[in-house]
Amino acid sequence: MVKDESRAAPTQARPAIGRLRNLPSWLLYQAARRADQRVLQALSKAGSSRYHYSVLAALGEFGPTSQADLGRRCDIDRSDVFAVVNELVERRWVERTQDPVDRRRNIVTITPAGLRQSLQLDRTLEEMQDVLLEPLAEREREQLVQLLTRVLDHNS
Amino acid sequence: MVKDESRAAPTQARPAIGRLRNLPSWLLYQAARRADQRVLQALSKAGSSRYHYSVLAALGEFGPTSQADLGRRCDIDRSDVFAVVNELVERRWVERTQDPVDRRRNIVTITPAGLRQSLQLDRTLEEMQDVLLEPLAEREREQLVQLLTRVLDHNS
DNA sequence: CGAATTTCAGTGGAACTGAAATTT
DNA sequence: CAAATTTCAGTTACACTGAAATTC
Repeated sequence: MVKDESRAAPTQARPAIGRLRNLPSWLLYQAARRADQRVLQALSKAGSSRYHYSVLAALGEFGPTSQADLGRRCDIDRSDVFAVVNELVERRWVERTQDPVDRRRNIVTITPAGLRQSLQLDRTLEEMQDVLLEPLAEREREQLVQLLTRVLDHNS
Repeated sequence: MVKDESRAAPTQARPAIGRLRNLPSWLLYQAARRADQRVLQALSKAGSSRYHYSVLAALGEFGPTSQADLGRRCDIDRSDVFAVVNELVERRWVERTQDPVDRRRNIVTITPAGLRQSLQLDRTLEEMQDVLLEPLAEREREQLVQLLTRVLDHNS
């Protein structure tokens, strides 16, 4: 034998399983896992979660709206929207008021402090993208965004 | 007012929050989420989990090895490897024996039935990639794999 | 009536943590 | 002694489910 590979393969720092590393779904899964670690760390330093970020971003972009609508826009489950709005209210980043014309609904409105937080999270995440995508040239980052967008749209 | 946007923005089928849809980390997260739904559904139809798939693939590629080594190769936590090997033993897809030369270790060996299962999962996932990546041309799929690989390697 | 919305309690799987026991 | 390995009992964030109460 060239090398004793009959038992107990040697330990390796980076796993490199051929079949997996050629599988797009596996690469997506692993890349997203690493990205998530960075995202969640960055957001938690700013005292927020991923849900916080997307709900605040939606409110900033579309203005006051109901919880159900926030759920659809952010693709967050209704009951998670409820919980997240509770947290945002506690932090004074949004206000929740009953809709006078449709009393089933809560209208969620972003506060000035919430807007500041939202912009802060934007900056934090923007910096993070650079770390995440460091090995890619600008042109390649655009390609990646374009490819992911098409995959996402096709599977939504 | 041109349109009444002062309250309760209209419901939309597909969320389209500008800032999020231009954020690579968000696109990764969402694309991976959709891919995961397909992957997990495909695997569960074959009675397996994602962990099953990667552990069996590692054993098929590298031969019998310890649980700790499987964890490193597949990037799975040691305690999850333990649980997954239990499940694979139950299904008779692997065997667990004590290493005679290092009695701390278990040597995990894939069985013929495990090998068959592994190949079956390969085929199932291979078909799934086509559904997942349907809108992309062959050339673009290669680009995506290449870009994701570089991002993954840089963040590992 | 049916449909939409909010609220609440709870489930399930994935990833991880801390620590004990054993062996090298 | 320090380090590696296995085992076990938890925790946490996330996504989701089912159902009640209210209102349209």
